[in-house]
Amino acid sequence: MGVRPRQRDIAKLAGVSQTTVSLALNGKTADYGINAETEQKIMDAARELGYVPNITARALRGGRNRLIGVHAFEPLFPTGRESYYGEILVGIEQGAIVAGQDLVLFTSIHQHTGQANIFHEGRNRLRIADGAVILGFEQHDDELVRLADEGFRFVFVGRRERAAALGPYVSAEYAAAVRDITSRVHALGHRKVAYLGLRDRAEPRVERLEGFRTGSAELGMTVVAETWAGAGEVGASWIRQVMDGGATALLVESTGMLEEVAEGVAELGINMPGDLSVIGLDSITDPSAASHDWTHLLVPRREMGARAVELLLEVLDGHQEPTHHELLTCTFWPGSTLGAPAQEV
Amino acid sequence: MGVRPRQRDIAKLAGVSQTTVSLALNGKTADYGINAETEQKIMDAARELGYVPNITARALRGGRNRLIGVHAFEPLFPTGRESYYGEILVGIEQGAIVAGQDLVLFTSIHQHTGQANIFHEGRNRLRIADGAVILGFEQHDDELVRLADEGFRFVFVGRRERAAALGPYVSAEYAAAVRDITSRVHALGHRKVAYLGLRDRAEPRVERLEGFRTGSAELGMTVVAETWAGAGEVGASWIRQVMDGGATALLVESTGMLEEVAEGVAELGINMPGDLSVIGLDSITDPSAASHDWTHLLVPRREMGARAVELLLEVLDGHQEPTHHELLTCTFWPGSTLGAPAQEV
DNA sequence: TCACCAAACTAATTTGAATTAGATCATTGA
DNA sequence: TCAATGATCTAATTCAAATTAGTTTGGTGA
Repeated sequence: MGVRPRQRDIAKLAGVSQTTVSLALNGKTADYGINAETEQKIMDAARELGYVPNITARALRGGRNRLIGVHAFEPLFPTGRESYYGEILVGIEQGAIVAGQDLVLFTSIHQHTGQANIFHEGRNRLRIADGAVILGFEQHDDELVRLADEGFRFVFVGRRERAAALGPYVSAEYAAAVRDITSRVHALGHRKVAYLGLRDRAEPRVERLEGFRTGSAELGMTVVAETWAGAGEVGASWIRQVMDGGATALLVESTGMLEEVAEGVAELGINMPGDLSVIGLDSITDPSAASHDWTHLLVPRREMGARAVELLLEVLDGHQEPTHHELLTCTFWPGSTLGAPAQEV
Repeated sequence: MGVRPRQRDIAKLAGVSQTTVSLALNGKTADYGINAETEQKIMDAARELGYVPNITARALRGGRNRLIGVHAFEPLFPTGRESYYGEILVGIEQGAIVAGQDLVLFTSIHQHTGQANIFHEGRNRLRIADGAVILGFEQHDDELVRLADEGFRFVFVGRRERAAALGPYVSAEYAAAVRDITSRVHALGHRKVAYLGLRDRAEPRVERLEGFRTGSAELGMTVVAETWAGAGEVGASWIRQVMDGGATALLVESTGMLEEVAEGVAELGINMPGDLSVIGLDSITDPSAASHDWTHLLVPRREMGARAVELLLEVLDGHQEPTHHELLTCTFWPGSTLGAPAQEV
């Protein structure tokens, strides 16, 4: 009592060798012609002793740890109100659960810079995992190149241009989705639109803008304004301005900004969507906290995380090219802030 | 290139034995009289090859990996709106960063039951980590006993009664904090109070209730109602009822319920805190999303997580008794929903 | 009666790092 | 001059399981 039983303990109890125990426990009796009676003795002994394989020994022999690294070059759980990675992490966890893998969160933060370097103090911390899912916008291409050179496999969540050759990535069809939205807006009769983006231009935002520009150009819609703002910078006056410019629809990149727009709209006494249609271009994490049933895009972050885990395992098993990448489809949420413009312009 | 270097590769490059490499890498050169020059050669070779220890081999041998396990017997990132573990995980991550440890999130879920068993399919996956922080309310005492028997160390976040002998726990002083609140309520002149709890009675809730009962009994306050409800079950009629019963103050266990109360209060046109004081007994994760500046308790979840990591390391170093436990103090947030009752009863 | 074959098993090795028990060599004291 | 000592390093073993390369035994065919 107190000491875990080993295969050798089972072997002793069943009167066979450790080899036979291993074969029986792994269902290879047929391949090696182990007697059914012997097998039964072994199984009984294993049950009696409460045998549990030592995953560590198994992993040592097999070369895999069943550990998937998750790295973001920054803290995964920010101290701020909402975690950017939240939904993606949920997906990664679900993917790991399904695949029977555990997750390693690398916390090794460079105290001075506040950034996490993979190669810290000459050591590659990530290598304790079989492979890794890399999140975030930070590029650190040099480190990733070095990792890939060493034979370490990883996949990205989010589009990668420069690092695309190093490993697969999973992203979302932002451009196509935003283009689809512009055509919906056009179909309802809107001809003049405005676009409100975040000044901080990370990858997915560039793609959204591309979709917007392509769509509005193709459909011959007038772009009244393309504004880049930070939090708290957009108010009633800006809305007044774009509406004076004739805009009847407004595309808003971030969910936080949607609520700022809502305040401005309320202040101006504007009817939504009668006077102005407003469409969000990102997911709304907590719809119950939203002021409106916004018409918006649903970015499949959870699916992206789960798919990234699957992809990583495929790469590790040699079933997938490291240059492969996938774009998941965004869903359109009709909501109630998009409608036909009050009067045709 | 492409293959992960082993100690033996370093040994070959430096012209020494694998033993010497192991000694040098583990800083035991002084104990075994390894030449400083030889040590330097080994360190250089290790850096050149990009050596990273194989944690599996190390774990098999019984060494430490600077890995802390996190396990909850259920998904850590729930699919629901708010993560119960969120703040605790933030604390654990911070604690790990400070201590230079990485985290392994053990995801092992039993597909059929939806619950995580440590000994799922015979694998004790936790063993890759040096020890673990166990979260959640699920008890699974049998598995924990078995783990402890095997010499695996862990600490709990949240009070444990039955499993208290297995490892230390970190919890919060819920009872004392709620008792303190009842005395504040009493001091303001309230004599009749009501308590609104979640029907789902997990550990911390029991303690809150205990604090409430002790406090109100000592102070001679009348308990108008002690109601256990689920989400969406409390409305204006219930509030009307307790106020008709003379209650001038209402203690509410969960933050979600606070907002339900807010709606009922608005519906009835009740003045808060003039007609009714309302006090929350849990943290409010996102104050900007709250309808009021609620008077409430701040549960130090982040500190609990960080302290749990510290405690685990102390236990692993043999500097702490496995039977030790700690209760962290909750903070009182004055807010603006607690005041003197309108008229003395 | 003996070579041959399959059935039923086992000894030995492997995995990577840590540790125990030596080994080698030069130097020192008597 | 020879044992004793210390400095430096290594061979061998250990951890638990999986796998490779056999070994033993009994039976069959010629």
